[in-house]
Amino acid sequence: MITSFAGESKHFLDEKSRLSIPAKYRRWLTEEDAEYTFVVTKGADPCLIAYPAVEWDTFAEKLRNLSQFKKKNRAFIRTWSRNSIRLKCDKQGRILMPQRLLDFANIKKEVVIIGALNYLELWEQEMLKEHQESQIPLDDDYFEDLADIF
Amino acid sequence: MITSFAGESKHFLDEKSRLSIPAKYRRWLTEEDAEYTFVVTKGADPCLIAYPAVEWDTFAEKLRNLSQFKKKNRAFIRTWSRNSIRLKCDKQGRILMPQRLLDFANIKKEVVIIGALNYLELWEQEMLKEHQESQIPLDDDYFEDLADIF
DNA sequence: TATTATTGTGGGTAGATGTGGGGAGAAATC
DNA sequence: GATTTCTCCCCACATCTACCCACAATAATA
Repeated sequence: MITSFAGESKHFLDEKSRLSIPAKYRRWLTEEDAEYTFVVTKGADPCLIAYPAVEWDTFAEKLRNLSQFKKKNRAFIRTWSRNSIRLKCDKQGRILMPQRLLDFANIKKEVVIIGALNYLELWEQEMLKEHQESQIPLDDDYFEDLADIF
Repeated sequence: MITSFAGESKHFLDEKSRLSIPAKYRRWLTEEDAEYTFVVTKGADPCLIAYPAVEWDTFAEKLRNLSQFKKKNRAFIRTWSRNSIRLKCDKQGRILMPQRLLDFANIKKEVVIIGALNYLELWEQEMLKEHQESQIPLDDDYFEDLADIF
């Protein structure tokens, strides 16, 4: 069983657009992926998602089962793939963030890194705040549904 | 089966924000988790909750199965995990408390540690007192409902 | 009560971690 | 092929973490 990511911390992009991945998350990678590689992609919410490469590969494997004969499937796979990029940490544990992705999440210098189970979310602080505030609170129905699972 | 936590005791944060976990609770950890690791998170009440890491991991493992294509699932996972942090006891049995969490529970120096079944509650003394006083007393209806379970 | 063992608290310090920047080599462009 | 841009190594260093040791406080035992 892989230990789940948890926690939140604030980091800074340096002049070269490098982002330091907290050591605790890097360490959890080593068990399954000695390469310290993440796949960073645009999130469904206005943030970036960094999957450990093995997690992303698992997901990609599932996507293969989508039929190529459906136009929407092709569109989804295309969008998903082109927005994903495989990034390896340098010897100091940093990844070099492409400008295109930074722009998407509106990230300038400050980055809030949230450990969310089997992936990391990268947020610009203000975007996160706005997103959380505009979020419709989870209602009783949601938790009723959850209760069916747990 | 893990022995349940029980009891209450008062401890102090030191200058380095370290909190000594009572030996009796630490001991109960060893059975299942030789790492002496807790996951500390914000409570529903204005206190902090410390789960033995194995307890938290079991729940986290279930959460992983929630589909990320549902916005509410993402929101729930985000809120759940950003407030949680994995903390390992040092060789003297202390954990280093992040300021962010201390602020949430209004903890300065004194901490009341309450052992509650499979988790610990960490309270600032005055907050606990206020909370208990403002608490609506448990009524007969509540116990009637409980009777359905026991 | 006296003695011993365990636990809780304080603080110094080596090593780990995060951040910045120079520069060699690779890759892209002209 | 020459020039520019980019990537990633290296080193530097400030900060943080978690070890170690010391010893006080408490509990357990004779």
